[in-house]
Amino acid sequence: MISVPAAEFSLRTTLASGQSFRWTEQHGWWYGFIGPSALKIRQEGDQLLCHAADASLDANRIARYFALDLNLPEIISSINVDMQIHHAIAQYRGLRVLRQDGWETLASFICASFNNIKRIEGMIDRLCQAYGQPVALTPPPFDVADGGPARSAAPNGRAKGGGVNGFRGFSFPAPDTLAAAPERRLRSLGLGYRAPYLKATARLVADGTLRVEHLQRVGYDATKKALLGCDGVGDKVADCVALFGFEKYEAFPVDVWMERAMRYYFRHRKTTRKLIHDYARRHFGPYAGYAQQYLYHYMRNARPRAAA
DNA sequence: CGCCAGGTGCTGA
DNA sequence: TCAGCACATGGC
Repeated sequence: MISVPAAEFSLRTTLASGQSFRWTEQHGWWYGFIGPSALKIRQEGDQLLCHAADASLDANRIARYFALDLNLPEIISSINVDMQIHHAIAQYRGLRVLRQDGWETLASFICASFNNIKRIEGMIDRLCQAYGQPVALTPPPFDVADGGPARSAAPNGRAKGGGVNGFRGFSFPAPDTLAAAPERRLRSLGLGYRAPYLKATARLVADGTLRVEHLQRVGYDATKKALLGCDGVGDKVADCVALFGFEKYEAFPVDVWMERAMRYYFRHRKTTRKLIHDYARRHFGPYAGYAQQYLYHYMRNARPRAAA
């Protein structure tokens, strides 16, 4: 069991805020992956308690994934510049922007376009089952110990859909695997017209045309430009990938929820997504991406009916 | 059933 | 550069 200090942090809010698609909550534990490593984790006060199925997952990597090294109060005070964002922050304090795997984020948000979160999660789950690698979940503490309710053993070995408490341990598919997948098969997993986009982008990554590691080390403009060269990646998806996968905190993805949130600033002026994007980056500054994530979660949850 | 979803690519002005 | 349109699919 690994214990990680986590002040100014809400695990539940962070994992339920729509920036990641592979975490599931069962009986008080969150099951998911950090990079290639499966784990279950829960929060008690200012501590994260974690069981890893993989010895390479240590406290440092966990803290890094959840961005616990960043000074959240400082970030928040920098974006807390108007009443709407103020309400969002007040309600969801502790929300942090994850540092997810770049390739997984890119592939996931190609699937996310013009789609809803429930279906995105299903699509990615099926993608992992079909093309990922099974990950052992059986090191002692993972599925049994303290407080984790051990589920009755699967009836006959690897029952379909088996796993721990409904969590299926399959790694995210590698770029070359998806590049080699038949488009028909990807469509049969429910990807729809995104299937050829995903395949083409996987090819770019697999053959080295898009060097994902490199994007970690260059700035926002260069990252976004490179991402826009991928099939199925436009302004919004590129901003999501830059923000969630490559630590570009000035990125400000604009989707339908952000259009709704930004009516607050534009009143009845006519706007476009590009106008909203440029305005928001100036308005919120270098951590505009954090503001976006607070507003996104706020609009989707705190207001059953946003005024038109 | 009809509307909506973390939009993108293509086309024609 | 920008508006208008097709695109797959399932949740609600």
